[in-house]
Amino acid sequence: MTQTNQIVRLKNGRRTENRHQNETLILQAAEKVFAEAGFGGATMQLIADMSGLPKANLHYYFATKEDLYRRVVHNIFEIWLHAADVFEEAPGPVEGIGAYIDAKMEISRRHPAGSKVWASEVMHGAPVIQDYLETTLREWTGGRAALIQQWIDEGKMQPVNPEHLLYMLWATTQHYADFGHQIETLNGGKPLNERQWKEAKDTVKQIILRGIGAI
Amino acid sequence: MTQTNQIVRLKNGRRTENRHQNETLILQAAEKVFAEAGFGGATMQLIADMSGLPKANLHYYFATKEDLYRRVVHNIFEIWLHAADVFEEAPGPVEGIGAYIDAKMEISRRHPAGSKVWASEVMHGAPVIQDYLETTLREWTGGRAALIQQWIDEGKMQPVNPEHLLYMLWATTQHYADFGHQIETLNGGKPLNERQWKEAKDTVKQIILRGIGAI
DNA sequence: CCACAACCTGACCAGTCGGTCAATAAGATT
DNA sequence: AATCTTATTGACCGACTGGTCAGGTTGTGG
Repeated sequence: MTQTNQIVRLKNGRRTENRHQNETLILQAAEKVFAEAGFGGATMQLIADMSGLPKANLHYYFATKEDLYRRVVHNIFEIWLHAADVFEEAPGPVEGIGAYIDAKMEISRRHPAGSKVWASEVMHGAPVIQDYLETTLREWTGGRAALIQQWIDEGKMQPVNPEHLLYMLWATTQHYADFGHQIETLNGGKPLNERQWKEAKDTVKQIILRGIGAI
Repeated sequence: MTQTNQIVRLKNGRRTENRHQNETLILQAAEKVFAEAGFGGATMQLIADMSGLPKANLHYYFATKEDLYRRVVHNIFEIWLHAADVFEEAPGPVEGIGAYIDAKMEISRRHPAGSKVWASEVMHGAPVIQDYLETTLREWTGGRAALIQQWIDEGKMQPVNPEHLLYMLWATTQHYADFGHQIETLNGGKPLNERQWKEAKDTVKQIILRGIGAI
């Protein structure tokens, strides 16, 4: 697969490079627009303007608005999944959950638009990613819940419902992306600075890790 | 004011009663549609159909779509504010924060559409409620943060950043409304039952109250 | 250098949107 | 009963939407 791609890229380099570049450009613009306006409020013209390409060109790369949206949501989902690998390797909740909180907070900081698109999609009943929820996410959740239960059984933390703990982790970390505007307003209209982000991370980790009796 | 309203209602009872009834009907339908489709995705026709009134009638009671939306958001905001009165009267964090979590979880359960509309509004940069955020919510947050700081000073809980604690409370409780669909899917496609809601509440309260060293 | 395929885009279209309005009905006031 | 205000609604409109397409451009392989 990688080899095939490389061969193709060698054979007609300009073409594939340009295609990849344009797709990325469109996807980045789309993510922003979908996050700011929602699927219904977003327009192809707006995405076109933001990416600096004519609207018809968007339809050359992505057949429909929904196709484009689907790709945006899919990309986010991938980022989220891989960001949680820290969980498996950890010897216990302090390292595992601690690192997971750090990772998710970092995503909220660096990728707020993606988080908003995901939130919006789920809030509207997950019309295009329902299958992901029922397969990949369900498996992922089950696996992590089992690991948490194992930590409980090993006496590494107090007994708590693993699912609801996971929901707390998602809710708390994603809140800094999804409700970033509200937090910014309450912070005097200014985005959290380096020190405040660290304090946010530390507060969340402290409360949760102490809350589950891991520290 | 109340007297005036009563006099008016006495004078032309049918009129005001019918007006009030229709407005409520429209607002309820609008809340649902805005929650399910977002502001951009919602249509006046959809709201009209759901409320059983012709579209032109909606525009008789609410001049524009934005006016209607503004009223919906405003109503939600009022509910949220009053739901937090328990905070003030409490002698300490266990009662205050515990009751606040209970109240907010109950709102998430009984009023999920409202929570979603609020979330959507904030995620899109709060175009119509920015003034609320800057005035009422900022004051509210400042007051509660001061109260939490007082509890810390009195040794009733461990020192934590009060603002970030409040964000955690909002995030965690509202998650059960805003991401209700995701939770439902992970719960085998079924809404949380009575027992599961109680477990959710208890888990959240336990982790947070132990996390801040109040129990 | 030629032929072919991939790429680009201005102009266009049918459908839908929020909103208007004139005509009519119904309740309140005298 | 007459008059006036408020409420109701089908029909309509300009603006804008997602999407199409013909015709031109550009890169690529032979």
